[in-house]
Amino acid sequence: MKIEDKLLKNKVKPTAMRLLVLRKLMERNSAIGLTELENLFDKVDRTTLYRTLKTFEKNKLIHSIDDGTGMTKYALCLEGCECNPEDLHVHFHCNNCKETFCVTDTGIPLVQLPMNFKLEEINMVIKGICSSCK
Amino acid sequence: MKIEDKLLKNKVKPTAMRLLVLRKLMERNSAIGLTELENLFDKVDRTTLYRTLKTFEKNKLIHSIDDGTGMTKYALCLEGCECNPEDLHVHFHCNNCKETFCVTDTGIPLVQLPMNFKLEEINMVIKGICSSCK
DNA sequence: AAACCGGTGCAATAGAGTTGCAAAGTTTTA
DNA sequence: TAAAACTTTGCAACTCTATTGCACCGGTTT
Ligand SMILES: [Mn+2]
Ligand SMILES: [Mn+2]
Ligand SMILES: [Zn+2]
Ligand SMILES: [Zn+2]
Repeated sequence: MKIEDKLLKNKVKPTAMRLLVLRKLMERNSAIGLTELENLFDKVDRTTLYRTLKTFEKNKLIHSIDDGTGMTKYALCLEGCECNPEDLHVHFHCNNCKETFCVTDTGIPLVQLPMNFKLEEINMVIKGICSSCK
Repeated sequence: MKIEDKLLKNKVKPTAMRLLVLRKLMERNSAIGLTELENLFDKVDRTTLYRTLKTFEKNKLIHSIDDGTGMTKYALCLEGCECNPEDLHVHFHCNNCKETFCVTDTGIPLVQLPMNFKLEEINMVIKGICSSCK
């Protein structure tokens, strides 16, 4: 699918900046943080990138990931993702290359909570060594 | 066990400050953040508390928790905890009262990782409504 | 008594995230 | 087509947590 169409499909007006950012995101197979994204460009404004990511997130183009590094990461949503609980998945953070990946092929396992605790969301991050660093 | 003995057992010199802090931690059933801890006292220095917590953590008296709120929380380790992978457990964060709890009665479930990914640690945080807020 | 040392207090800094505001660009309306 | 209205972008300022440097203090060892 063309990049522009992807934006339109999610009701995001395809500005020049947004096309550039979405392209960068699509070129990756790992999640990316704001500062990292900023460094992929020669000269962009951090705030604009920040707001671009927020817009993408609001429109379910990407989801944010808290991998425990202190920097929020973002990764493309899968086709048709609504960011509902059932779309949640595990994330993997490589302690060597520091990349963070979505592990979408298997869901998050259930956990027995204490009596009268009600689950709403889960964040599960596994750290270790990725296949490229093995 | 007396508070002082608990410190000694973990090779932490029992200063006045440390006794105070450990007492506060033991009075709680939920994890606590630095700023929160600071507010439990009339007048203490934040840095001292910070270093006290770091010392406790290094000596396996407490473990730190990244519950995704942006503030590192700390909770007492169970008797004999060595903070090894097998001591890891799920944490629960209540979206209503904002308290974070250790869920120590059940381990973290296993997850099937992609080929050649090696697991080293896991952080699993469940958010929802706790029993007190139900 | 002097040197030593861990612990404490205060000030300063780092780094990520976020907001306010005005300029620039687009779209809608008259 | 020109004005009005709305959206996007750029810059500066600010918040908040974590962290560090350094001097001081009190107890212990030489
Ligand atoms: Mn993901
Ligand atoms: Mn815990
Ligand atoms: Zn790696
Ligand atoms: Zn609660």
